[in-house]
Amino acid sequence: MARSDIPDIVIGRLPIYLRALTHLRQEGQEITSSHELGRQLGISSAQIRKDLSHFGEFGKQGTGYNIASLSAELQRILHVDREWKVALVGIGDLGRALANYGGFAHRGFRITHLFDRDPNKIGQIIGNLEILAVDGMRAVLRADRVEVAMITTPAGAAQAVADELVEAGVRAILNYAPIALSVPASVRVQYIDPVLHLQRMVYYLE
Amino acid sequence: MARSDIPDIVIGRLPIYLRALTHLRQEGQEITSSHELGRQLGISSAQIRKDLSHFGEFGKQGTGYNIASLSAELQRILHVDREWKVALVGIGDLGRALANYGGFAHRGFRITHLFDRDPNKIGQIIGNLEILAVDGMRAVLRADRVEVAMITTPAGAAQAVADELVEAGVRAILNYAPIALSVPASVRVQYIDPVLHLQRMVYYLE
DNA sequence: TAGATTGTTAATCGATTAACAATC
DNA sequence: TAGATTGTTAATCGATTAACAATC
Repeated sequence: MARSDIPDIVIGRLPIYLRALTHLRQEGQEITSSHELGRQLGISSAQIRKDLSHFGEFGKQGTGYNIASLSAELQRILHVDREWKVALVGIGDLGRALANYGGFAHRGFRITHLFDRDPNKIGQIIGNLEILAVDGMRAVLRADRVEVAMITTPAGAAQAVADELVEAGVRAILNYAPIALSVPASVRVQYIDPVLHLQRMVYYLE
Repeated sequence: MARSDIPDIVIGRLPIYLRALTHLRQEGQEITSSHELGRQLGISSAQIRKDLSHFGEFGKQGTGYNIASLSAELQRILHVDREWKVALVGIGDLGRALANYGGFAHRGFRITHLFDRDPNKIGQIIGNLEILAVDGMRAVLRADRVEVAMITTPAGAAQAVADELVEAGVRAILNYAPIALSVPASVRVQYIDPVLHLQRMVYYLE
């Protein structure tokens, strides 16, 4: 099946499967089944098998899936069998937390560039990275072929930053600013806004 | 239509509508239409009208929607026309960032409790809140009737924290630890894992 | 072999969209 | 009135699930 024919919603679940497989592996398990995975994730086993079937046959009847090899397949499919450079724009509290976050390693990403526009922050070091001026961002990201970025600026600055990122050749943006971005169709955007998640839950309370 | 009959996916979009309305309002606009909202959000106008129709009739033919009153309706529907107390467990970099984040105010939430298990952190003040020992968490949250919590501990501690929160009467958990939690069906859980979002995007790159 | 689980088909279920009467 | 937009219906589209032959 052609890559573009596969539903977005299926792609959205693959990283969840990959994460669950990684945990099982860390616990020393070598084999799993669609039923076990489904039970852990609250997803039907049929759905897991169907999702995987878009990409090939990875299991063995009567046995299930080899965790190591299914993980490798999913990493390859998702393009996280490499390390993507990631730019982080807006080094406030959240930006600092992400810059120090250990969870990117071994999952396909490494933060390689930090940008801010505050002259007091420019030149500071976080981890082993220097905070750079957002003014020169476009040239730097182009030169270093950075295609993935995260925006952790205030809402008011986010659209301008996104425009710059697009100009710099960035094609995937994870936006923490609580605002919908307008970008060309060729650029992917995902959003993280904790308040949206909280609001979705308290609807069901009371 | 009964509250429980409304699809989760519809509930999931209401906070997005509310956020967009808030922005329009901040720009001084008083009226909008399903077409304008849809254009901004990349959602069809029919879907917006259908979603809203689950809850009542909020628009005026030929005119559209009054932004202030539709916002008020959505706040009421989502139960964010009040201020929910929120406990934050795990005061690392991310916990600190969330504790200092200004984005909760006026959107239905206020962080009222901070917990950590590190004796060096307990007693520290962030903003106007003291970091409390996670040992006493259950009693404190019960006494203060806290029903919403965010987990920002390492993955290894998250399930135990979730169990404690459930015991304390918490019914909505936003989990930043990269692990699927197991909780009773009556407790809502949402997840934030930036790596999942990044993985969903780079699938489409190359 | 007996038991278990896959991959796939067909049926079911649910969500989205197009279209339009109603009406401001 | 003429133009615009809602709320709703029916049709379309797409996703999930149940079931099972294949087979390890």
